[in-house]
Amino acid sequence: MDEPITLSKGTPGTECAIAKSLDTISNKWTFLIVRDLLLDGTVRFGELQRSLDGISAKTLTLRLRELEEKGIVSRQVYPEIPPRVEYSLTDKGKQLEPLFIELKRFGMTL
Amino acid sequence: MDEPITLSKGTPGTECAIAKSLDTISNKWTFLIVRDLLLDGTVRFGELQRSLDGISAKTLTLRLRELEEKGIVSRQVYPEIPPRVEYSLTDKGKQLEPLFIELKRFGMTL
DNA sequence: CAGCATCCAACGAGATACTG
DNA sequence: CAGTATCTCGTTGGATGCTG
Repeated sequence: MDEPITLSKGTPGTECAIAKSLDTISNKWTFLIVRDLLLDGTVRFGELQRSLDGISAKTLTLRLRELEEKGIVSRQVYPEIPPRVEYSLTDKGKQLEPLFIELKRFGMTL
Repeated sequence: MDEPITLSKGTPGTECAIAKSLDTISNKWTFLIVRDLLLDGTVRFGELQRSLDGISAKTLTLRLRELEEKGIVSRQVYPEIPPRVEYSLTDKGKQLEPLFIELKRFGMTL
């Protein structure tokens, strides 16, 4: 597995790697949620919502649950009044950082 | 511009770089179309459609037109019978390659 | 505060039929 | 061959109101 990573579609097993990435994060809000978590580490629901500017609570909840299921995000509930819930990236989620660097690099060339 | 690229949302002007990338390619088929063009260089409409397996002609046309407008893809029409149209990436489009390498790398960890 | 339930609008995309 | 036109459908997401 030390071979350089190149694009390809022929090799069985690796041919859908890109598709798998896409299934995980190819959603407008999902990208931005992960970016915020990369930048800020641990964030409360409300902070996330304000930071994302425009997202509805429903959508944010849905995307976070999805990311949780996929093991990208972890959810920590504090049984307090008023309730507090904090989100952060799992180790798997943190592996997305290089992808975001590239995403930003390309965006800056536009 | 030699400074290392890091994620950030504070810096005005660069704060939406990721969002701009996403506006450009955050679509299920768009990603896969660009990947095919990266791999195959110059491709005809029909080849692209067969290669993408499942995309309808309508959707393929729409996405290609979109990419053309954004300067990612160039379209070359040969006035022949039967008609031949070839698509390839522009220089700007080719700058997407590192992003796809990362996309694949991450997908392989899943 | 952090949600869930409901309703509704917009968009992406498939199927099908047709054309230069 | 490389589209275009039309219809339909499923999903995404915003708005609003309610709750522990």
